[in-house]
Amino acid sequence: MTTTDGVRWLSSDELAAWRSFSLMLARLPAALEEQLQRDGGLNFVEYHVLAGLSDAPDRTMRMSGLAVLVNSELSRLSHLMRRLEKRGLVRREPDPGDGRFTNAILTDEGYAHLVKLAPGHVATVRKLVIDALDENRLASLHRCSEDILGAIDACDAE
Amino acid sequence: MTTTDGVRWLSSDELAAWRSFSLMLARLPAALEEQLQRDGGLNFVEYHVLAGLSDAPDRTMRMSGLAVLVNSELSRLSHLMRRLEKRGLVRREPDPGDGRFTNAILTDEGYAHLVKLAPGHVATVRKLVIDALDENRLASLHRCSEDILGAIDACDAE
DNA sequence: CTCATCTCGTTGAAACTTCAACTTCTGAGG
DNA sequence: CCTCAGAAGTTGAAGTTTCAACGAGATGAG
Repeated sequence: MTTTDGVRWLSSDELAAWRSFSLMLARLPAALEEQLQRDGGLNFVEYHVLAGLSDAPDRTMRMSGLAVLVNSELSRLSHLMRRLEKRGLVRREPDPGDGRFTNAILTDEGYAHLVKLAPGHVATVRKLVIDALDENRLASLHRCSEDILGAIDACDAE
Repeated sequence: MTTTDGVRWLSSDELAAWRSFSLMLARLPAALEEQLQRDGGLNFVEYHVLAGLSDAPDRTMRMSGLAVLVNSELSRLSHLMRRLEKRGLVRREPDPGDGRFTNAILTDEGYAHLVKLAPGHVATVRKLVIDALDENRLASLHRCSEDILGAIDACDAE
């Protein structure tokens, strides 16, 4: 299916699917952030930092582990944690056992903030995604996501 | 399916689907931008500005129309266009017929840049999305995207 | 005509992210 | 020991986006 210029351009079905998907890719994160920002003054990454810490033992994680969890670079996380720390939602201290590491810790205040925010966030995720699809399509979306993630990993591995 | 606290939390299937989808939502745009940035020094929005202009009559669109097309605010677009203008890829001039409007115009240089970049971008979209899914799943992804976009619109309309 | 108003677009400041140094700490090899 | 390589984090500067205020052109009512 190579065209004269050697490039496999998209068929009209493929193009329509890509357009729709790509618009959704831009709008859904914006819609989710809008709710988090409005109700809790947090963006998506900040919310997941708090959520990740709340699930961790002692509500504590290393910065580097947290960075992987929220899919973000260490530098960005460091700046972001400084802001959350200034708001009293988290706290940082060097790992007593190994001074190279920094432990990020969710404060009681941060936990309380998360607890206040979580129901609204889940409700938004339901409204915009989970309940917008029937069971089969959600399962299909799940597989699509896995396949795309697989393709990205394969691509990263060259 | 309301739990004791009145919140409909996610089932384990739903949670797994959401986790996977939400990771993809973060990684795919980063992967696409990585290619565009590397090969053409453009981010996703900038690429679509050039692509949108190249499809428009006279390679010209109003700023406000372009903003809707690339799903971005006018202010952001204005800053972005200033940078693209400085690189000679686009040009702006007030609409001769109605001075309230500004026309954004793709220069020959901008068009050439786009032509150079498009094949690689399409190849990446194919590799990461289109060809990573079979025909049925791509169709299903298309419908999922439409449904989610519909839910967002419904939500915006309160 | 002119005033009020509306939309379009720009601007500068603040907020956030990215990038490239740089510091600190540890563990390995001499 | 000593030092050297390497990973973890931080920092400041540069780049980008967001936010709120503003300016300029068109339109319609009086």
